Order: sequence, then structure tokens, then C-alpha cells
Amino acid sequence: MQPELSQRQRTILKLIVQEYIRTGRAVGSKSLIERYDLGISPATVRSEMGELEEQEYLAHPHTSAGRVPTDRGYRYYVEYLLDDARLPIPEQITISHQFRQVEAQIESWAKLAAVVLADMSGNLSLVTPPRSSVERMRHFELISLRGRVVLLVAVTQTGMVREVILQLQDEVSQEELSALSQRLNPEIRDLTHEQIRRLAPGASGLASFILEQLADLLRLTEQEAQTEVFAEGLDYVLQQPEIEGGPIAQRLLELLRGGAILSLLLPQLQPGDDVQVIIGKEHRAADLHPFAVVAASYGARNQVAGLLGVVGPTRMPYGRSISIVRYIAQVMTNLLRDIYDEAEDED
Amino acid sequence: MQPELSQRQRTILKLIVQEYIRTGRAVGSKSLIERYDLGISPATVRSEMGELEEQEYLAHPHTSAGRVPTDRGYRYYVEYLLDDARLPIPEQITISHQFRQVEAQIESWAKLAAVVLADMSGNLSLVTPPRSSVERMRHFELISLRGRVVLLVAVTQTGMVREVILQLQDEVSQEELSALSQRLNPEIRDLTHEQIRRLAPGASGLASFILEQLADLLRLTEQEAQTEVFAEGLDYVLQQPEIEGGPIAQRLLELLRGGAILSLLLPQLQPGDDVQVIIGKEHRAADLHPFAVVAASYGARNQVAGLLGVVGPTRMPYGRSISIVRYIAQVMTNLLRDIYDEAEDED
DNA sequence: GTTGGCACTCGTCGATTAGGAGTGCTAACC
DNA sequence: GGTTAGCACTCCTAATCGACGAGTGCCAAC
Repeated sequence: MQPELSQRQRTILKLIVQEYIRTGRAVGSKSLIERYDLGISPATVRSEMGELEEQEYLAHPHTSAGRVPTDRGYRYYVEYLLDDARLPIPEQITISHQFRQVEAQIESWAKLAAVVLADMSGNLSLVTPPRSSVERMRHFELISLRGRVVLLVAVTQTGMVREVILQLQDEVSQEELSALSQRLNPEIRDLTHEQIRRLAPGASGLASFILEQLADLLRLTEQEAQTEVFAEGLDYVLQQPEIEGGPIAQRLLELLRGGAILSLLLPQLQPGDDVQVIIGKEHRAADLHPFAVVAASYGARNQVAGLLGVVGPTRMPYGRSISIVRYIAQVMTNLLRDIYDEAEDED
Repeated sequence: MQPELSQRQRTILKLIVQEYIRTGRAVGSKSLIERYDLGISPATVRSEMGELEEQEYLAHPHTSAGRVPTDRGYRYYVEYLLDDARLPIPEQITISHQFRQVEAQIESWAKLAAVVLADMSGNLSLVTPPRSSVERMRHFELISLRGRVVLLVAVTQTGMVREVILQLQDEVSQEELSALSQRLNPEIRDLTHEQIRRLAPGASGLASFILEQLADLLRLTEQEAQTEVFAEGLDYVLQQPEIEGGPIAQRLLELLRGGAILSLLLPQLQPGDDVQVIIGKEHRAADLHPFAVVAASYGARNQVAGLLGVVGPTRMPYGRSISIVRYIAQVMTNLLRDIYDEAEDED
């Protein structure tokens, strides 16, 4: 798609998109002129509109209504007509303030990011906690809860903490458990779940069992990365008039269940550096056709990465959404770099 | 409220409640007789209905519509007209099967309970993970992530695991950290967050800092018990015709945010043994007046306790909801007893 | 106490209508 | 040739109207 439109057509398209996003109603030639003085008459606007419709940037809901942007129209708007402003400084300050208030915990950050994203964009937000594609073991502890019931706590290289409750065959004292973990810890350090599993057969009964469990836990942690997602602002998106409790809303709720929406979205999002926008029918998944997504990845390079974005109707304030997503992705990236990366060359 | 109704009035009330719950439409005398042969004429039913309305068990939406149960009517139904059946065995088996499939982790159980509760009741479910009102420290570990960044992992007596990222003043090697944790662990075992905090001033620089952080973390874990809640089945409840995307739905979504609904619900729920039902205006919180709640507490005695329940419109299948809530509370209780309690005298 | 009959009430649904916003076309204008 | 005013036409929206039907309440008869 080239910017083959005249300057006037671009102005008109821009105004129509903005006006439609603002009001939610199809916009007509006359009302457009009444609101914005372009120095031309409605009739001229109409002929330009006709041209824009010809090229599929606009559409008619029905013969005698105003124009509505098509997905292609939105795309052009996002690509060429949007002056991508930074988020205003006061809002930046509000956001980073909130991140400073919350406890220093990766999951808390992700949750907060979801809340802020939703509140500021007025749409549904999605945030996956940052995960590494290959987790390596760092350290584990065995803690006797009572009798044969033992809690296994594992920490990975990336600082993920996972626990699981084990039922042992026989009762084992805390001392023995501590001795075992002290013996095994150096061995399993930096290993992947496959490597740990390979160690298991060679070990004695209890040690072998623990190694198996560790491998399971590590594998599970990796898998969770695929499905775990924090979503906020459902109320906002369900308020949108084009969705409003109808069948689309039902569809969306189903997609949110168990993170199913992620598996539709992820294949289409390259882990590129900047914000990505997917509008309506550009989605490969038909279920997402009524929606637009503004998303970005974040994370410490080569370590852990996550995804965050907002989901709303194609009629969404793209400019604002993009600034917000970009800024929060940057905040999250900085937080993670402080934890993982060696280089500290940024504020 | 006494059961001062005649046998026939009770039968009619029961049928009206059931019919209304089933169809969602106000039920009239004639249609009731057509469906259920009571051996009496519509006119007789009408006069009984009039009596029931007099006593506020039923209401008229408008002069010439059928009758609808009032909150009082539902209450009478739940109290006296419901033969509280157990959940059918096949469904019991399905449920316990699902719990056996999931990883042995308290949070996973709570999440699964929420999913099952929602799916089987067809309404919104709420499950708070089991928490102790006073958490005592069991064990902690310090893990160096890089440079001055350290991960603090703490395990409480009840097996809760919490972690936080710390920024130290100076760089400290993993060996020093391990030595420190080995020295402090015996000291802080079984202490509450207040007791730990009292130790801090007496300790050296780094140890003092760690103790403060531990106290914070422990306190935070207790506080989370107040707000953390797993909710599932939002789609079900938003499908209900009496709610359907309207302002009540918005209200509900707001209440779900950050677990606000819990602070409205908890004060009214005694941690009694059996299932509790709160119907419509019986809620102290006006925001909950459109809803009915069926809830029960679960947990290992004197150790940890949680709450689970379903939330739906007052027109909800009480009998079924009660059986489901009761059964799942029992399953969760058994799971927790296996972890915590000494006595193993039940299956 | 129960029942059938009957007039009356009201909400629902479909059809009808008026109003209005917007278009597309054409002819005139600069 | 692009621009504009004028105008007929389209079609959605909201309001109105009326038929329909479910349900009630009352009364007289059983």
C-alpha cells in the first residue's frame, strides 16, 4: 500500500478516522465540514469520500449513511497519518511512580502493567509475565511439611520460583532432606529439565525421585510461559458499543479463558523492537477479526521476554494506545535489565 | 420466619420457584397447571398465589403478569422446600479425577476449584486460596542474580512460598549470602513478622536489612489473603438474561477488580461448617443486592482456611449450587488435611 | 372452599409513519 | 476542470398504533 492519496484526501481520511473513533457514528460530509472548517464544501468532501471509498479506505454501512473507516483505512491512518507522540511527561511520571510503589517481584510488575495499561487505554490489556524459553535450574530446597509430605521449592536461573507438594514413600527427616538437597544442588545447577531427567536413573531411590520431580517442575515452568497471561479492563471493552454484551463479547470471554487468546496472537507477533498493530481482518484468526491489537514485546535481551498489549474494537484510539504500550514496554524492559543485564548504561 | 404455609401453598411456592428458575419468565396460574397436574383449577392456584403474595413470598412485576419469587420466597424455598441432595456420584468422580490430574500445588488446586465450580454451576465462581491468619517463617534462601541484585525466597510454616527481588548496597557473593542464610535461618524459624522485625535492629548491616525484608514479605503474604481471589465463569454470569451486559454487569466487573467483592462478602460469611446462602437484599452491601451467593469455607482445622462459592442472579439453581459448593469444599478440605493435619481418619 | 366465566390490564411484537442525515447526480459557476 | 448549490432519493431511527395474548381479580354458582 503506497501513500497514493492527495494531501486533501489524506486530511479528510484523517479527520474521518478521528471523528469516527471519537463519536462511534458514521461521519457524513456535512457534519464534518460543520465541525472542521476545511474551506471546501460538503459536495467536494463527498466526491473525495467517493474516491476514498473506491480505494477501500472507507465504507458505507448502508446506502444513505455516513462513511466508516475500513481496516485498510485504519491501517493507512496508523501508518501515515499518525504523528506518534510520546506519552505526556506527567503521565509517564504517574506510571513510573506506581511501579516504584509496588513490591519488587516480577509477577507484581506484570500485574501492575496490566492494570495501568487497561486504565490508561480504556481497553482490555494483556500482559504475559517475562519468561525464558529454556529454563535452567539454579537452586532447590526440600522442606518437610509433616510426615511424608514434603514441599519442593525450585529457583531457576532467571529467578522464577516454583513449588510443588510431594508425597514420599517413607517418612524422611528434615535433616536428611537438607543433606540431600545440599548434595544434589551443585550437581543440577545450570541444567535444563532434560539434563536433570537424564541424571535421575543413576541416582538412589529418593534422590532419583526428587530429580524426576525437579525435571517435571522445570518443564512445567517453561510450559506455563505459553499460557499464563494477566488480563485487565474487561469492563472497559465490554462497555464499547460495538461489542456490548453481544455474541462478540461472549467470544472474547471464551478466548480469554486459560489464555487461549495468546495462542492466536503469538504466531503473528514478531518479537521486534517496536510496537505492532494488528487491525481487524489482518488477524489470521477469524475470532479476532472484530478486534484491533496494539502490542509490544519487552524484556532483557537474550534472557527473558514477555509480551504486553491492549485489545479493543478496531475503533480504538490508536495514537494513544501506541504511546502507552510503548512506554510501559520500556518501563518493564528497564526493570528487567536492572535484574538481569550486565550493562547499566541507561537510567 | 416460620413455615406457616399450608401444604398446598408450599407445593405451589416450590413449583413457582422451580419453574421461574428454569424458564426465567414470570409464571402464571394457568401455565403452571398445564405443566404440573395438581388436581386443582387455575382459579384456586390464583387465590393461593394471592395469599403468597400477601405474605411477600411472591411479587408481581406488573398488574397482569405472572408471579415471580421475592428474596423471601427464595429464602423459604432454600430453607424448607429444598431436599438437599448430594452431588450425583458420576459427577463426584469427574471432579476428583480432575483434582488428581493437576500438579500438587495449593494455588493450582484453588484455580481448578474455581474452574470446576464455574463450569458445573454455570455461574461465576470465587475461590480464595487457603491462608493462615498468622503466618510464621519456616525457611528462607538468598540467591544472587547478578551484582547487587538478590532474590529472597521465603517459605512459611503453612508452605506458602513468596519471593522478592532486593537491591543491596554493595556486591555480596553467593557464598556470603548462603552463609548468612544458614546463620539466620535457625533464629527466625517459627517467628511472626512482628517478631522478626524486632530482631532487625540488633543485627549487623546486611543481616538487619534482610530481616526487615523478611518481615515485610511475611506481612505482605498475610495481607494478600484478604484480596487474592480466583474468579472463573464470568461469561456464564454475563449471559444471564437478567444481567446481560447492562449496568449490573458493569457493577459486577468493577467489584471483581482487585478482589473488592471479597471485602463486601467476607464480613457476612461466618466460617461455619456448612454451606451458606445469601440471597439478594439479604446482602449488607447494596451492590450485591441483585445477586445470590452460595459459599462455604474449607481448610485444615486451625491451620489454613479459604473460601469458595458461586455468585449468580437471585434466580439461580440453589439446589445444584449448594451440592456443588459443598462437595468441592469437601474435596479441598481433604486435600489440605493430607498436607497439614496429623489425623488421617478419613479417606 | 372450589370452580368456571368474564371483563380488564398490560406488556410484547409487528406494521406504519414521520423525520432526518446523508448520498449521488446534475447543472451552473469560477 | 475542479468546485459548488440544489434536489431527489435512500434508508435508518424513533415514535405511534393496534392486535394479541397471558394473566389477573372478581363474582356467582356449585
